[in-house]
Amino acid sequence: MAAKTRPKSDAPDASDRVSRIREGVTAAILEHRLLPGTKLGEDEIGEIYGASRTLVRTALQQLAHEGIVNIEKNRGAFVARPTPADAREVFEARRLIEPTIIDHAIDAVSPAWLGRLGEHLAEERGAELRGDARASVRLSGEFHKLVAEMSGHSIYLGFLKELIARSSLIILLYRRHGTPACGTDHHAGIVAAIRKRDREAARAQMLSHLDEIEAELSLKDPAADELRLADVLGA
Amino acid sequence: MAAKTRPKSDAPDASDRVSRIREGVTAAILEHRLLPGTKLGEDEIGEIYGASRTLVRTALQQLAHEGIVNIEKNRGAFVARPTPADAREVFEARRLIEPTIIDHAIDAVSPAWLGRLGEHLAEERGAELRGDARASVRLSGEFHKLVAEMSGHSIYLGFLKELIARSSLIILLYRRHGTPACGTDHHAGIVAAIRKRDREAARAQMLSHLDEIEAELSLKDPAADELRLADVLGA
DNA sequence: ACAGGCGAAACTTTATACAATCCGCGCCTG
DNA sequence: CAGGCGCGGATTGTATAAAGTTTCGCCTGT
Repeated sequence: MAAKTRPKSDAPDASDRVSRIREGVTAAILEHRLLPGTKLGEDEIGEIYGASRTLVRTALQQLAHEGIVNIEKNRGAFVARPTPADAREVFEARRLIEPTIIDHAIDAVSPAWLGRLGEHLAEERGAELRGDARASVRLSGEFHKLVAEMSGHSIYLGFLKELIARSSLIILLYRRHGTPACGTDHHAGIVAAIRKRDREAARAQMLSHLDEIEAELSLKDPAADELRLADVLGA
Repeated sequence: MAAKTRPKSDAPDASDRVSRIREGVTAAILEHRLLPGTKLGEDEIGEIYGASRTLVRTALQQLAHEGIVNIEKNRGAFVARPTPADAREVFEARRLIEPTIIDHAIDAVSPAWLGRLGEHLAEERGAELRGDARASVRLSGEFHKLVAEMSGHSIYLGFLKELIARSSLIILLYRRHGTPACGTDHHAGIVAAIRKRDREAARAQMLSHLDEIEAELSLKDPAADELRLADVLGA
């Protein structure tokens, strides 16, 4: 009777109110509707979702563990504000993990998966065409998660979810120019390589995709609006 | 016992009681005092640590997020029971991440770090010599965490903590023969390579170390015994 | 006028009480 | 005698209330 716990603990449990709160806030962050540093008051969120603070609190704790929310003792929860050092770490980790994920995904390639990938690309293009920046940002991240799901490697998937969420905050904070469509074309190229089962091409394209995203960031100084004294003073 | 311990005059780590519970349970799992499948009742743990269910619950939720505890709705929390598939995923992830961590650790090599590594090796040897299997298991995992701390890469450190904790459960469940001291000699070899700043040797030794650990596993179902919490957590 | 301190309000944190759910056991029934 | 039904105990999920901490405004003293 080794654990058959997989089907329950995963996403589809939408009846769970904690999950609904968590996913709602996560979506807001991933779509750049919630900016880094925003205070997430328990009463406030509870009011929105019609839940008591107890549930809101557990949701916020989960988000804190995922690294997209900071909980400061006796002060409350805030949308995380990754530092440039964090950003470099996140992208380094992605460059390490995602090529491996691609490799596993190619092992699992099937008409059904290719169909889902194609659908997703279409959604991305649609959002881009109608200029829906929020949907574009969200779908761009979901593409990477979709490939991770395809790989069937649940640990990599968990890690990547965390990295994607943080990447979204990082891009919001440090992107140089306006949104140059975080690479729908790149995604299409990656899918093409997956379809051809060309591992080397897929891995190379994923790497250059990540490099390009990171290259669009200016990781010199934290957000221009406010410098943290603690960083400057080395405390 | 809920002694009225004053928060102020107590030890510094007593300020966060949730952490104390989490670390206590984690240590018990890492030292193989808590077996997979063991039920972790909220009242039971709360009694042991003198905390109310609220705090116990948040600690258990954090542990669930780390993958070493399963929470089943309306049923309670149990020590996780990784499947053979989980085991393969964990070790694959470790083989991917740990060589990279070693690389970063070599960048950060310094007398202070070498001192800590040497100290740790001495502790491991001491535990092994006096036949303290529990301490050996714990220290063996902490060695890998120490290298990750040394790398200064906080994301890798977080990932690795999770992988180490799960590895401990996996080794307990699937190890073939008695404890062959999970490689204190290997650790010494890795430290030597780090000291010489020999990246290739360090990475190779880390890889073969992980391979050897995994080779000692037989990935079939274990026999689950049940254990009394109070005996094992004697706080 | 300004620095410093007192005090109230708002918030988080913790504890406790209540409701919902599940499991086990005994009884009834076919 | 076997199998299903229902009740009781126990445990978890949720909400609410009490306690502690921080923050901000106001007031006073220099």
